[in-house]
Amino acid sequence: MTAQPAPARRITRQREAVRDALAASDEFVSAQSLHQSLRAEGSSVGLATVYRALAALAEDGEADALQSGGEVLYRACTPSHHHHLICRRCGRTVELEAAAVERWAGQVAAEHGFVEPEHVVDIFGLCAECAARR
Amino acid sequence: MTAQPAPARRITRQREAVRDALAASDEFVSAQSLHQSLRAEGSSVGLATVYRALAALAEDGEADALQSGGEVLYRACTPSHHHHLICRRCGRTVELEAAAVERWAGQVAAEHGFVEPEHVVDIFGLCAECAARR
DNA sequence: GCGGAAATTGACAATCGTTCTCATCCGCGC
DNA sequence: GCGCGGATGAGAACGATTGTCAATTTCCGC
Repeated sequence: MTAQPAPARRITRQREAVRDALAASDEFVSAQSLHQSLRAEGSSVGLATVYRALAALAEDGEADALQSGGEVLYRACTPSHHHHLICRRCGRTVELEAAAVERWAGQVAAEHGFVEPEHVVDIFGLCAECAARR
Repeated sequence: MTAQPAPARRITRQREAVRDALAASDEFVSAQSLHQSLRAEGSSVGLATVYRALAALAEDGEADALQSGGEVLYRACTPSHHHHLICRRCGRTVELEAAAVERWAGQVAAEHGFVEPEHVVDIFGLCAECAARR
């Protein structure tokens, strides 16, 4: 296998705190702001640790990550593959299933001789509320 | 209108150099590497200027930008809306048309009450050559 | 062809998100 | 309870990008 030596992940107070904080928000948040939230509610967690915990969650498929405005945002997510519809104003996010898109991506990749296709599919827009508030 | 005072874009040796250098490459490149290429071939262009030129090109729709590995990559592109199929190994890129995906994105956004939808759709994989070279 | 207002440039400092270092701490299997 | 190796945290280090500002260059009308 190409599997790494399996880092053997441990359960610590800090990691649980990060996981909980992430689960408590239903929108994408940055490592920085998550760190501040934790600090604000008394949890003493180092910034570096928040980064490491988020990276670990993303790697384990427990969180989605996306780059926006020069920083990486995270959000707790369902384990199955999916995409997002995100309000670019308030950050509200809807998870999307899109079998048709999956199929299309795989097919297009194959047509051009590409293998091991992965894809990034996200839709940004203004949610109804934010649009009304104009 | 909410239109800005229109900065009135000018044609300069540096901007042309950046545009040419970008057009000379058929894969995504970073501002940093583009700057080095220009320097290597004798063009004296400041790094900040390369950043500004690339940002201007992207804004004018003459270049596509995508974030990868903490940096922003640029590539000259056709003026019409399109997506990409990118080799994650060598960077070779294929531009894709995908009317069906456009329609899907607009429809899904509408279903959830979102307006002004924009979407990011890119496929990463290993091109035939890179896959064979294993 | 000239003059001048305004955009542009470039060298460098400043930001800012993220990663690294390393000594200390602690989860977990025995 | 003991000990190994992963985890933590404070701060330094890093690297991409942006801001600053005086000097330069473009382009407009005349």
